[in-house]
Amino acid sequence: MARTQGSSSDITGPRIRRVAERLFAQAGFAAVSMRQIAAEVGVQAGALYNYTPDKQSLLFSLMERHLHEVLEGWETLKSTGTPLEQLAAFVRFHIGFHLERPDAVFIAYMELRNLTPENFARVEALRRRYETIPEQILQDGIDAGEFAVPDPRVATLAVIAMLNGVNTWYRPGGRLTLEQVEDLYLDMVRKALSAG
Amino acid sequence: MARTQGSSSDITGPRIRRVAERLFAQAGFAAVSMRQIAAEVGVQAGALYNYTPDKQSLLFSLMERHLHEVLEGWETLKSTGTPLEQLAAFVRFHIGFHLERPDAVFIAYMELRNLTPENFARVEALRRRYETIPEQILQDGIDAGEFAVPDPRVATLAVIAMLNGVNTWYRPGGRLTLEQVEDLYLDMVRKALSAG
DNA sequence: GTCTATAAGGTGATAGAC
DNA sequence: GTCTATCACCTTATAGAC
Repeated sequence: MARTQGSSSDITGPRIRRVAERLFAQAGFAAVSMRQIAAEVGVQAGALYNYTPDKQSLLFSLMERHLHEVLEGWETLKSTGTPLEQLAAFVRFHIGFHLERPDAVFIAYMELRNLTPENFARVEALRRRYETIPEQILQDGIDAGEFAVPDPRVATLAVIAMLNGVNTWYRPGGRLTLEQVEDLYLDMVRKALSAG
Repeated sequence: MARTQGSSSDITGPRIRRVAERLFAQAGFAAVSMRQIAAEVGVQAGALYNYTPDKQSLLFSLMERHLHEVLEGWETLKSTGTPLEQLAAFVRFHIGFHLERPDAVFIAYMELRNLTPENFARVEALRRRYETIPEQILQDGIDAGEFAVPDPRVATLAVIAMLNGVNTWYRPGGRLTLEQVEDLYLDMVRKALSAG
């Protein structure tokens, strides 16, 4: 019963976020003006400030939401099998989830330096929380004798870096299907972590 | 006999490049003004245009030089042993060279979108030339039966992405020496490419 | 080769009408 | 919630003196 007149805030807010995400990813946070965002949304620049206190907060909220979504995505999907099965689930989840959100992923990596120190710290905390997922799987696998790496922390970072690389080259409709890409990377990750 | 009076162009040019490289890496190309660069170099903004026709050319020349240096660096160092030995040499070269030039590496990755299409194509051509180095080593290793990967191109990209990741976390004086890091990554790369 | 001055235009953010 | 108008300032690049 609340709204008697169709408020466009339901639509303008999300539209601003989508447009900003696309433009920030394409040209970079610093290179995109509030006027540009407003123009693509279809409002005047001043109207944006009904939805964000400033440009910096808009960037931060895009990153924060993305990282929360990644964390929640894994929570709802994570398996409970052996370390090797969990590793497989994680590799497939990470590749698939990140390929579905190339702009958000790009921003979360490239625009860290445009965050205030405060916001940077909060984003980094979320990222580290995500990194503990594969790190724990690795550790469990080592404890179970399924994996053998001399430095689990470095191995975790190496695996994540490798998986993130998919976003730089994969395009749907190309030579490989998503499942084939997942298989290829899972194969390399499994071998890299194996006793060899 | 040419210069009778100490020209400062010998010093201002390189200084501009060094300052621009550092500032572009720290804040991003779009966020750094010519005035900022000039101020840190110790000249007025107008003087920069004696050394670069415009800001875009400055960015491009930084990237181009970096990529040429990487290619030349490998040329002078590459070994002629077995594929496994060549892989080891490449992994150590790549990690060491990139850790010595974090700003240039960062820019070469992050500022591609700020290049004109023409300049982008030239940078991409150089990058692809570099990628053929590990790709050829991989292919030789497969032919020799030392490596086994279903997709050499994807494996090459995966290896490069993994190695590039070092730059995001390694800091000299930390827990691990450069050689230890090289050993850790070489170990994972070798296993990832092995017959498993 | 460097300076000062300037052209021409874009920037984030705000005030107040509607 | 969106608009118009505006503030105070910054931007790249150039012209011409020295």
